Amino acid sequence: MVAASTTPPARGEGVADAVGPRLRALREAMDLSLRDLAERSGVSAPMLSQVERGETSPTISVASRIAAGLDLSLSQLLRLDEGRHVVITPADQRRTRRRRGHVVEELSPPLPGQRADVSIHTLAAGAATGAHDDPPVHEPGSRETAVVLEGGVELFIDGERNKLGEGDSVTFDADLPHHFENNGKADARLLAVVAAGLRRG
Amino acid sequence: MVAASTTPPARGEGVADAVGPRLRALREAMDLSLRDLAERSGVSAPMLSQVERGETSPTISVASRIAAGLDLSLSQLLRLDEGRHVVITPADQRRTRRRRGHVVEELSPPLPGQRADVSIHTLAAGAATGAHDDPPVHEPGSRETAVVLEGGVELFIDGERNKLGEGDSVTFDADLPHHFENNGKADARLLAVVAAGLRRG
DNA sequence: TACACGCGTACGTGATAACGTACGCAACCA
DNA sequence: TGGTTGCGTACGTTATCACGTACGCGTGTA
Repeated sequence: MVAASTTPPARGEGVADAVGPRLRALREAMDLSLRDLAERSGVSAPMLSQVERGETSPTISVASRIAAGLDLSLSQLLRLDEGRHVVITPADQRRTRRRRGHVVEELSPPLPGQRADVSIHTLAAGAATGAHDDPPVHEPGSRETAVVLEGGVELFIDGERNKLGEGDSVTFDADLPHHFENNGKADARLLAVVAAGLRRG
Repeated sequence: MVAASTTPPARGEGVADAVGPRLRALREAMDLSLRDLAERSGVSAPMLSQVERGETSPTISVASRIAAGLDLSLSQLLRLDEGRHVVITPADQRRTRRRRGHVVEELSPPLPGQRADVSIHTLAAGAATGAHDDPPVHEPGSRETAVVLEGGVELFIDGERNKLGEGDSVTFDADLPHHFENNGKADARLLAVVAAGLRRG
């Protein structure tokens, strides 16, 4: 990672700290008193006050009740304006995983403090002859796009076999069980994009 | 479109309950032990175990530390989704655009049924020597990830010049003014992912 | 003035989140 | 086979979350 502009890391804690002001803003925007929201959410008014002032960090359970009281989803409640980012990853500084004849490189780590409810992983994968990739089933709602840069591979999705030649691409829901096999004579190179959080409206 | 089906929606309080299995899936997907993640997140391994098994509801504070340990934002960690699709695009059936020394191919057409306000485009771009790409500034909240497959290019983001060599990748907010230039001697090939509709706060 | 009525917050109490330690269980080597 | 290493989890203690109650404050009404 070479450059990251304009916003501090905002690693972990910062999110929790900023929930308070945001909650207060949301509540006041809906013209609700603490007791109003307490009624709607099932969370006591003093507790709401403490959360708003950043005196305590609510549990996920309480936070989602608060969100429900505001007619928001939990991630909507926790979403913060997280600014702009530029992250450059040189080829030799990539995070690399090795797995049974495969070399998998993470091209685009999630941006720190990323603002959206969508995350995108871009991966380069080298598949040696005979390699059998057995990746984890990605989180529900994930979508994966893969491009065959060199060689050919077979992609098994939910038991179904799909042949992919050089240059072919495929897009599929990555929460299905799937894996790549390279049964050809030459090594293959893939590029994959995993996009998570594509919730259906 | 090869397959399509759906799973029941998960709304309201259920979010908190389902964090456990989701956390476990994410941790195992990253091939981390409880102690590994404890180290990365600053949350104790037994606590992680309890959260994964749904025995306790973590505070927002702890949850965001966990998210940070997984290189995720908090809202990413807490998301639950549904749906499944598979689309295969052979190399010779791609939609292609030409623009001033560039060949741009759309690798992944938007999937039907996908959330209306989010679109993800995966593009392969060939940049001839001297090419100067001048793409539109994407809509606010867009994010772009580009990978240099061959050659080298220069990426100008908001007036700032970034040199990218073969294999380098970059992720940036695409609502900033930006363009690619290929001032090298050889042609270059890029792969870009543009995620639009990542609405801010 | 006096007396409601609404607001947000300090206080004291149980409940429980979160910690450090330690256990039982496999896999791997000497 | 005994020692080591790593895994996930049960245990007991401490920190703190979350509750109900009660207080001080400002505003409007009599």
